[in-house]
Amino acid sequence: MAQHGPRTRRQILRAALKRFANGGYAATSVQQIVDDAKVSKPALYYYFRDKAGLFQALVSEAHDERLQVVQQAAARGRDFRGQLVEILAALFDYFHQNRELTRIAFATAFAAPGEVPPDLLYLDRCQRNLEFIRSLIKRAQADGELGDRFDSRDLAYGFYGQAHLYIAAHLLMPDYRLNRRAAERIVDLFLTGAGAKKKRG
Amino acid sequence: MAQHGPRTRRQILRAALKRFANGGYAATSVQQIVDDAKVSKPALYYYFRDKAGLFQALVSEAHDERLQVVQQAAARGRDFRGQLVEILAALFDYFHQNRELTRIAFATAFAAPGEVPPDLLYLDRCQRNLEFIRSLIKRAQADGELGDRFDSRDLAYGFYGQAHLYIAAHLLMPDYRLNRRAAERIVDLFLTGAGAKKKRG
DNA sequence: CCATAAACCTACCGAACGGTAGGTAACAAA
DNA sequence: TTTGTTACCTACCGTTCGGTAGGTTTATGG
Repeated sequence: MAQHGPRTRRQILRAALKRFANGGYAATSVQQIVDDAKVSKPALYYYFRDKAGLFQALVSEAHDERLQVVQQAAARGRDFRGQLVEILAALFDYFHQNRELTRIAFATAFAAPGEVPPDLLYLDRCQRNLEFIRSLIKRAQADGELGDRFDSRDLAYGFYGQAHLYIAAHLLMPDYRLNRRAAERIVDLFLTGAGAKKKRG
Repeated sequence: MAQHGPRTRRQILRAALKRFANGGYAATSVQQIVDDAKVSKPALYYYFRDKAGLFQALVSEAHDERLQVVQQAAARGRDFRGQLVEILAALFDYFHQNRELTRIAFATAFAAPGEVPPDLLYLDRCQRNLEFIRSLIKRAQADGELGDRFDSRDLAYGFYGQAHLYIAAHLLMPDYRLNRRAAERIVDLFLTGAGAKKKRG
């Protein structure tokens, strides 16, 4: 039995993904994971240092993958609006195909500090994503594609916030479709505003 | 010792608030809470049916309070923009003064289903808040204060999404100030858009 | 054919968990 | 003075937790 090592590891990761996504970190026991993966507990501890190590392996992978998805999507966009649409559509598609990983990413981002194994990388990686968006915005402002009425930080927050509330809503209400048309609507709302008829001042 | 009942109950709730906010539900033990509150474990089980009951009492209270804050703020606004600014400023102020409750509210909203005691009221109450915002938007559209280029649902999501990302950011980075000026900036960004100079089509 | 290492296994550990049995002190009503 | 109720207490229950000690099987290199 010394040949199917990586397969066992993948089975453990897959079972852990399902359990952590549906039960959270603290409420999921190692026993449940190894039962699902049909391996023994020492098999898990052979591949991962401890429960926290298993979890971190899972989350790190998810964050890196997400950043890659965003960057590749941005590269596909011709102009600024196109970039935003591509990013949003890619994120929607990614999250649609990786619901459980998404669930974990959100849960850890908003979880209480002590709930999840302490790892400063989470915040770093979230901020790196935001900074990437912001850099796109700065460039668009420099190129004149985007006005400079608003600070690039506010704009990045605004866009990213809208995007993630939609994704969160998709988590809570799976029937709400997040496709390319939705992405275009959201980008336009962000770029041109809700459409207020001025009435004050 | 048959007179200071309510005080004990409050002490338990206060200790539970701190613990649940910093450690999450599953990772917080009943023992920690009663130690902090300087009461015995049966005292806790005298006032609350079980651990889940204690948690639900805490969260229900938080959600109701938040809805009240939003509704009162909306009543203060003269026009639509004023309503949005009041709502946002009130939310920022509330969250600033109730960081721990906020932390719990976010964590439960985004938590895995099995992490937190099952209670369908969470989703209901979140949606009720969103529906209230949407009703304001619908009215503004009917009154002509707001264009009808976008669906009221999209607008409600957009506005609420921006608001909550700021609040989430405030949780993660406490030094980022959320005051009335920030509220006005965010509302204007929502209403008039990022300011795209059209370049395509 | 044997030694070594990888890849696990069964069986179990001490600690911590949520929750409770059973008793008690303090006041209220009778 | 008794009785009942409220508001707890100490001590402990059975279960489950994360983690490990120590043995076993399988492939491989010499």
